[in-house]
Amino acid sequence: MVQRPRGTRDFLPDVMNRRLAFENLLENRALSHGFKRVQTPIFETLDLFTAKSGPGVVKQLYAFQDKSDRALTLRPELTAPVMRMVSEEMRSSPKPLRLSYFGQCFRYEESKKGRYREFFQYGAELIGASGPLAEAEVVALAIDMLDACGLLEYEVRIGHVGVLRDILTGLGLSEQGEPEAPVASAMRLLDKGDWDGLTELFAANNVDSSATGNLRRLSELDGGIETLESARSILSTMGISHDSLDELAALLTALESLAPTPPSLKVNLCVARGLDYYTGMVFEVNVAELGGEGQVLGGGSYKLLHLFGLEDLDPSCGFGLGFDRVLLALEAQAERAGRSEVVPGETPAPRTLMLPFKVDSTAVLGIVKSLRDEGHHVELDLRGKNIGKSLDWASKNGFTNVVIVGPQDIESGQCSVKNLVSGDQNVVNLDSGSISAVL
RNA sequence: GCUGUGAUGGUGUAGCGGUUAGCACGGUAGGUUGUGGUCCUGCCAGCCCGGGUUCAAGUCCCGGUCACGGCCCCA
Repeated sequence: MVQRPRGTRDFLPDVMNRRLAFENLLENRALSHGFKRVQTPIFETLDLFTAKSGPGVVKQLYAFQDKSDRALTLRPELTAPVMRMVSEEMRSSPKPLRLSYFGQCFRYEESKKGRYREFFQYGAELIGASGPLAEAEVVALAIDMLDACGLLEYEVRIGHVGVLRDILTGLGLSEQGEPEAPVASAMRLLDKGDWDGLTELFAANNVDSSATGNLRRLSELDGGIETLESARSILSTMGISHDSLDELAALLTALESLAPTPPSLKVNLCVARGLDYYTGMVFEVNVAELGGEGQVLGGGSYKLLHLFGLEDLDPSCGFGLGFDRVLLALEAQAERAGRSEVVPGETPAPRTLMLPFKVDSTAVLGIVKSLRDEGHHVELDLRGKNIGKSLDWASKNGFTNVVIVGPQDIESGQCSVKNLVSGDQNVVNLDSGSISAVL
């Protein structure tokens, strides 16, 4: 038996219906915030991603040579391709750009629930504007999307890598180094809360270990915008600038007006996002019930366009939304709540079966076309069974109405329109207008 | 990269060395030549793959594949 490759999925009609509803919902929110959809190729040259993330990423890529020995790869994410597209084709477009995208990405890693080798990302990038207001616009779109799809109990964590970076370089840690800069190592350890690891790192780099106390107090701040006051006093005792905190405060204030209030929003100055190209605000969203793979969205302000000779547009701000994971969370929450509709608006439109019975089907084809043109969802019966079986079949297959046209109907110029949900039946003239009126 | 659990028709399952591999749902054809969701009958369809142990393997052993978990990672 031929099987699907590991980590890939087929989407059957019912699932696809839900995914389309979800995508449309996200698309509508993006448009309402002025973000316009773009699309880039499924594969790109390999160096696009090694330039962004270093040579180490290759082992996680579906990389290959084409027939002319070009080094290519299936895309593992969409931010770099969009940046490439902007540098290649949108240099002279008026800025700022608000772009959104949706598509599959590929990573060669172990597949699990919520983690596939082919997965789908919806994202948005705001290019050519920076600062707290631009960041607030991006975060507001992210929260608006999650709110619109009905997700519950998610936690938004917002931080600013500038704070930690200022502290760590102030302590004398270097931003250069192989295989990983000490500053980056320290941020990763702080993100994980690995204090032993951090103490070791400080010792290895001759950093005064007393700094860990202040870092710990900083990491233990728990709450929203009000925790910034405590953060300020900690930074003051360390002699670190308040600039990053001021930016964060402005962003959070703007966000309160721009976005729906999320179930939980926490300032977390240790969010590092595992990425060294983030330069300012960073944020991520987690859903606890997904367990280990619970991050459903992540983004922030980053510098990437300098890689394409567009340093004047840095930094940009954006986020990626894990389409599959949000859907999993919505499905879990819908099941827990006993709700049949998982994605708002996924319930399909009513469907009608045109059932010619012992008559030549060609007599009703024109009516089928007219009903479709009027916007009804109509299927022509192709089985040719008796009425009992046909109604049974129609009912099992989710039709709401059946138009029955038999020999007597043709003679009298009428037909029966039966509603399968209520059982009501109407005899109307055999024309699309009359039928349409009772559907 | 490390590690744990599992795999029987399309779906959900029973079988725990010898059975024509059972059941339910499903699909399909009828019972019913103009009225469904009930009922009855026939049919369709399965032991993940490859080795091994054994007189005999769905069942035991080894390897692979796939799925689901826990670490690592997550651009």
